[in-house]
Amino acid sequence: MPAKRELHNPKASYHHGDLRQALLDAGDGVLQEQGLKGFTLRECARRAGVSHAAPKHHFGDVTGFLTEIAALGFMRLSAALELQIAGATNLDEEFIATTRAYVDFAEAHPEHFRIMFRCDLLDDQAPNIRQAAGETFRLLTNVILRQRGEPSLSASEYASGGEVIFVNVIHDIVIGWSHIHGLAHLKLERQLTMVPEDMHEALLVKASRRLATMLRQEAGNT
Amino acid sequence: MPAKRELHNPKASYHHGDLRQALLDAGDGVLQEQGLKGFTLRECARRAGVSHAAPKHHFGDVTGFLTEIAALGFMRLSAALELQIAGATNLDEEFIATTRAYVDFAEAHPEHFRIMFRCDLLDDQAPNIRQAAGETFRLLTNVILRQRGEPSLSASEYASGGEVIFVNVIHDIVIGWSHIHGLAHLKLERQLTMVPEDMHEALLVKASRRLATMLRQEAGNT
DNA sequence: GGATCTATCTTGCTAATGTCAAGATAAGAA
DNA sequence: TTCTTATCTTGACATTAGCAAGATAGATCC
Repeated sequence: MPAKRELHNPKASYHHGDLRQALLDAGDGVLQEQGLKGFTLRECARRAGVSHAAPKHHFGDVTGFLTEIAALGFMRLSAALELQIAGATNLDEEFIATTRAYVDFAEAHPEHFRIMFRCDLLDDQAPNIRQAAGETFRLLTNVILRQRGEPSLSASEYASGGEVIFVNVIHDIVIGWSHIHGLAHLKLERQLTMVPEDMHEALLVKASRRLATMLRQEAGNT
Repeated sequence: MPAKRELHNPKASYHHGDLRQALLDAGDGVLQEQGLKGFTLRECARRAGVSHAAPKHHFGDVTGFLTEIAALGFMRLSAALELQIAGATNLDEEFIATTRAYVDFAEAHPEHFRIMFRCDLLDDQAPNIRQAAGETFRLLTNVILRQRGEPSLSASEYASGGEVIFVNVIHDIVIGWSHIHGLAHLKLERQLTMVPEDMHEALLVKASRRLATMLRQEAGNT
């Protein structure tokens, strides 16, 4: 809630108080209700009760706005992943729960998910989204590392010198993330319709368990 | 080439001859040069040398146009996959080449690839795109089936009763496609930047070989 | 307290878009 | 030839992003 003003009759107040957050909330609502098609700066401004050019001062242009929305999406995804990871009691369960959390996030926030992975719509070099996406990737990396029996990386370890570990396991990390992300994306974009909807959960479990089993095995030659 | 008219001076001819194809070609060009942002019906009409409302008669609205573009994308992807599959001489090579073809397609035609998997922009129930996407999926399915030593499905077998086979192997099919698609999508959307660009090819080979090895193994319990 | 500064927000404008409706043109059928 | 139909144009409307110039008010300094 804005600390200063809740409503905004045309003459309620010139200065909103927390317009930035109000616009982000409005953007969330528009995305959920109308999707990316209905998502316009002007519509968000209308919902926040301000004039059409007000967002400019806070986000620059639509790219800046979407970048912010996407960064928030990564933070939420990280939170969802952390929750599921923390609740797992064995390696199989952890990998399956991670996959499920990722897939569920895509289903629950389809438009956010799409925006998060549309680098042509974003300024994907902006510090906030790089940081947020990096944290998501760190969580997923740690899931894979644990499958392999290797120590997890703290945020600072990851930020500083994770590459040292990466070179030996990067292919497994990529296998794991590709599996999780590919499944989520294909499901979201309705490419798995040959499988009845009520079998999707079982499919996710079976596929993820099989992959986790593989990740725990040593890679063969080369 | 339009059979009837090549140019379109303002008074060249009222009836274009093959405007539908000319618009699709124009759309291809716009997507390649300016991306989805610059892709507008009016711009495509300009390139084809017709008035701004001409596309309506052929595609209805922008959704219909994009659906057509996406269907063509699936056909091209299928062609690229078939080419690589035909050239492979062993199972490892076939799976790796399939992955590479899919990833290369996404890199070579990023905007087409994005549109193909944006069901919110398309009429994904239209027969032409369903057929085209189905053929791509059939090719990928067969790649997996061969890894498992099972017979491939012809187009007619796939169309009629592929489900009979699916129930036993669907999880491996989904694992395979998720791997290929996830890798392509993450790479396209610049989520693999922690890996130096010149290592991407080696990464693709190593990851795909590892996955193919797994696909050839019998799944364990459950 | 009062003057000034600066961030914030509004108003008004331009160029562009998708879509619609009505009309013009041509190609083929009758 | 005349009628019919598919194809394309013209003109209009509502909407958008982005810019520029101005209005407002909170903060800072004297």
